[in-house]
Amino acid sequence: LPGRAYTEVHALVRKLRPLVELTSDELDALRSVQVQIRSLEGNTTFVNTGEKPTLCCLILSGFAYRYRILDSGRRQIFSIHIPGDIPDLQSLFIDKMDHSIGTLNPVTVGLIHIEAIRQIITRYPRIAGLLWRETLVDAAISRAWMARIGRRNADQRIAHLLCELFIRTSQAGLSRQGSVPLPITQTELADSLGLSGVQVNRSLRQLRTAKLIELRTGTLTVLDWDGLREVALFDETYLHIRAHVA
Amino acid sequence: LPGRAYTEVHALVRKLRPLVELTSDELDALRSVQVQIRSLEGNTTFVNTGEKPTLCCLILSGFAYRYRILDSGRRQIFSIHIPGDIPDLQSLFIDKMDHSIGTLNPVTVGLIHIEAIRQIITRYPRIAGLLWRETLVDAAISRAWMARIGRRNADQRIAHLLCELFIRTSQAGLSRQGSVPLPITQTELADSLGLSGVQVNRSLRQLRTAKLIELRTGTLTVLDWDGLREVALFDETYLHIRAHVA
DNA sequence: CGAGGCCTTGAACGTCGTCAAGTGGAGTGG
DNA sequence: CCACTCCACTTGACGACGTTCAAGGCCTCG
Repeated sequence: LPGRAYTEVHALVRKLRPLVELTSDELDALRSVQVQIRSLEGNTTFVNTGEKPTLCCLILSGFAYRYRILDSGRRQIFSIHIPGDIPDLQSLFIDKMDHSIGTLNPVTVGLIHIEAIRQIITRYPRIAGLLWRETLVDAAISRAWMARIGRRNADQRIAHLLCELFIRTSQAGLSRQGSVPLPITQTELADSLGLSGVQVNRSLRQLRTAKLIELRTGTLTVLDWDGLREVALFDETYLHIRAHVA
Repeated sequence: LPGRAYTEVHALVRKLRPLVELTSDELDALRSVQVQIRSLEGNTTFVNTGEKPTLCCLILSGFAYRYRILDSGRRQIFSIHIPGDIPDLQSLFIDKMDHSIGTLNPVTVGLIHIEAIRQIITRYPRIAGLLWRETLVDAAISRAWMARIGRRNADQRIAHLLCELFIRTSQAGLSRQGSVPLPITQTELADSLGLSGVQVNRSLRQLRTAKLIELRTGTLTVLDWDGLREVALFDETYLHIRAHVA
């Protein structure tokens, strides 16, 4: 696991900027943070349950996910992360990981020392607020995840998750003509949704034959957004998307 | 809905103190916050989806819960809150509620202006860190909630939730001889666990006849902690409990 | 050309949901 | 003090949705 290049935190700045107008002091502080770039293979766990991380990872490209293997041996996936996300920002204040983080496909991350972030948030309360907000939106997404698993049938669960991922990836600028990258297997979908792999397959077929979506070779194509949204009863309020400030 | 008494934020200070030694400046800041006490009846919603709150509530006594009614009409409960919790701390940085908050039984809350909290966290980064940490532990509990719903059968779900609530209420100093207050109906348990009320009833009977617990008149009694824990495959790491500093 | 993932599909089974009826306890009013 | 009401809890019967088991197909990569 190589990598040693130090660079600016462009991805992070690009994400925070629309929320608040950063002062030049704040920008300088963010840009002076040392970031170590690392390339990870697909289908690899790079943060383990029980660890006490000293680094945080900013996803620069690729998809990651948080999960935990229960004592029963079954896996639950808690969230899926796209470029611009910092899936383990919680390590700032919680020292022991209660879950693991892995990659869905090849991922490049920017590793940042937690201490460096701590210094910045101590000096720049507004940056602290922006990062805090990130963790709160993450929690809101978790609530939607719960409702999905708890109170929806198989078709609705899949449709709802696909709606969310389609919006989030589009928001991150990854969409092209109704298609977004989504390098996820049916087994991973199953472990996200509390279903069996077989059932995910059947429900996907439903959505496919209803001409709502296509999902092949790591790409999700939405053929009928309104139809998909209706199946899922999707309401994106919980994503707390703010219009980009010009 | 009366109430106008202003008082100190004892409950909050008591909770934060074990985590970090607060300076006298920090303590003074916390104690100077104006808190409006309000009494709420049981089974009442006091924060609604879609609102933009200007106040945060610190629970002083009683039990509250976060939930959302889905478009299908079904309810999903996301979390249960006990005295010392601030269930809507997210309002600090997220302006529109994506869920509602209600009471399980009569509750007294301390209402605090969000602006007041914002001023404190801007000036006192360590207090900001403590509150931030609260929201992160809340997120960790949400993840356990997901795994419960997604990858456990009915008996395990109930046992696991009861384990969590028993520990948390005990931690808050509410236990007496193996019993803790738990004023929750079977319907509310069902909406927490993604089950039907009938199934909750059956599974509770299982746990009762196995001599693991009793749950009557708002009180949970754990008769066989190890047995309950074993059914649930419970591991409390995710609660991130820190030993109290003397 | 062979191996290993991942996807696909069928059949049988089981857990849990739905429907329905009845019990019990607390609070209310005659 | 005793009906009466309301609500939570309880239990049985039945059916559905989703799981499990098993087998086969497809694609990619070595």
